[in-house]
Amino acid sequence: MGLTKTNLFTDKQNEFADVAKVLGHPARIAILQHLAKMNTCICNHLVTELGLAQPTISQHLRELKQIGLIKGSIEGTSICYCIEPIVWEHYKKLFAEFFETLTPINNNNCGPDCC
Amino acid sequence: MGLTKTNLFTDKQNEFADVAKVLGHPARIAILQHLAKMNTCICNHLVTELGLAQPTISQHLRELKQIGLIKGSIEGTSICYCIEPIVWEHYKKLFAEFFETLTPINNNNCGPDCC
DNA sequence: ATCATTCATCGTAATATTGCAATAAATAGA
DNA sequence: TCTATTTATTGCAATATTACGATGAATGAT
Repeated sequence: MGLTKTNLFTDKQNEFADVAKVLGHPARIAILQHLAKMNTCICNHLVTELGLAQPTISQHLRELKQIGLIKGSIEGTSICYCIEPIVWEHYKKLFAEFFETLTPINNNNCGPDCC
Repeated sequence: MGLTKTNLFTDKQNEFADVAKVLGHPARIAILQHLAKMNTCICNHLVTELGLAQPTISQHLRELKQIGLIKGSIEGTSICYCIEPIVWEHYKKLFAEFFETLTPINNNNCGPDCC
């Protein structure tokens, strides 16, 4: 059906999955890395840098904006995109917690050849 | 086109995105949480627990297996799925590094109303 | 051997994602 | 005003994802 049944899951699970999904494309990772490196950035730079068409980059930027990870402010004819530090920290913690709290105990209580 | 242009990006960017993509579905997050909590788990438990059909769960489990995050061993008629601790640690570091190295400096060098 | 249980796979429908050409909107400069 | 530049939006084609019913494979029990 192509439609995720979000109602079956908790808000936290859905939020985490939404963020992970946005991070689940190499172009968006490359955009974030470029933004962090430059600390000043406009969309057109990304087009020449990444090799994707301008509408495609714009679309990826919109998805990063939707989860609040980046912010754009108008600078003349171009737009300055930056990482939003507070949201960045929030997601950083979210992922750290996720990996921390789920760390497997691995006490091998399920069978001789298991785990 | 629906086809990611992976050739434009580095192996690291693609690997990170692949893992994030697998984590980008609430059902798979719920599965991982359940696996961690139980430390012993079979697929059928997940079906009743999550409310998705058995083939759907099986499909999600396969995706988690594909990135090495979980492992299944046969236990009679059922299968014992567990988190793979080494891979788990690897991805934990991967995400920690990602959020660490990209932490924004935010020196506001792009304009008065920017960032 | 037969049957029940458990999980995987196949096939399929509905929806989402990716990417781009064409176009629109907005601003700066001549 | 007209033009060039930059980014957003629209529309579309190709592919991917999500979900499930039907079926298959494997094991344990009767």
